Amino acid sequence: MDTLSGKELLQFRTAPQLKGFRLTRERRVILNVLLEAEKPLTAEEILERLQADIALSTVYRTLDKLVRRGYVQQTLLSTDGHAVFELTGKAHRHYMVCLDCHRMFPLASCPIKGFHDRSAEEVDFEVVDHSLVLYGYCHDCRARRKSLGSQ
Amino acid sequence: MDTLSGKELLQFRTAPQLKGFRLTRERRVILNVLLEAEKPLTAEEILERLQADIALSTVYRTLDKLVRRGYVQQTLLSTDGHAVFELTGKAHRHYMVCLDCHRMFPLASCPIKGFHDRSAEEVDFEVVDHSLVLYGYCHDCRARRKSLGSQ
DNA sequence: AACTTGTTGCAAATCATTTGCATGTATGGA
DNA sequence: TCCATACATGCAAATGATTTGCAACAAGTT
Repeated sequence: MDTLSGKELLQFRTAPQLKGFRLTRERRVILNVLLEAEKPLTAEEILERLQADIALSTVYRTLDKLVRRGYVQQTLLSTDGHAVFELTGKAHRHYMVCLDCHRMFPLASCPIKGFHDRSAEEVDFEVVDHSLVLYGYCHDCRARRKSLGSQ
Repeated sequence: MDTLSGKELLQFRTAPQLKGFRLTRERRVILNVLLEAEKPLTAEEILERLQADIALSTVYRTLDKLVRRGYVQQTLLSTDGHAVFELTGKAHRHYMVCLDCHRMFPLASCPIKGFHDRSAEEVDFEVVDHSLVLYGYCHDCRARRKSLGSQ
């Protein structure tokens, strides 16, 4: 169940963003899944990967807290309305999502990195995270559309 | 009800993205609301602004078609899970959303403008739109947090 | 004017996410 | 180490935006 190494546990305990965040068994397992994830996961997918018997509502509540603290990044996909989650700390990625087949293709780099907006300073807004999705058509679907015409 | 000028109607009829898109009375009214909108709207807000009696499901179905054609841009807000829509053609804006109070602050510019990613070329993905939201904490909420501590 | 095919309205269904409440437990202090 | 208490969990029910089935309609075509 709880496969966290001492080092990882320590990381959670000492992360400034997690101050006052109770490290329950459930939360450790969830954090572990996020640590090992190779891509952003939906709450449901996280639940499937847990080897423990945890309520889905607990997964949602935990993710909510982590997102509020900026420890986890949440991305909503307009193609299916699901939210996906990944650790903010991980090298984060953005995706191109095909409007037809809904497949996701990772971007090579983050266009937001190092970006500073005039307005942010003006209104004194502290950005802790961002969500970016590019929408369009993948190679395969464009080929298919070309031969069918659009409906 | 139908306040489209001949010019605007012509625009819809001739837009390449709308080829094969039947211009019904309902769709003209919906497009008109989008044209006149000063900010991204939810489906519900669009319905309220319609002076015609149109089913909410029709609004959704129309928006869906327009999004698929890249004529309308859809943004999902992770703070409340609602989708907002605006014409892709309009000068589009992105927002900073406060994780505490959920207020939206527009960005002065679009960080994606002119951005080209290596991967897009590699996988031959045609980007037609994008969705970007910056999350963080606004001035007011930061001040409030400082005095209360986080829970 | 008739046809064909996509569109609408309505109401019911979906389905991810949220919430109330009674029970359980992590964490700090004695 | 043990307690108290505030915060977490599980369960099941509620929510609420979005989707869908289906029969009646209508846009664009021939």
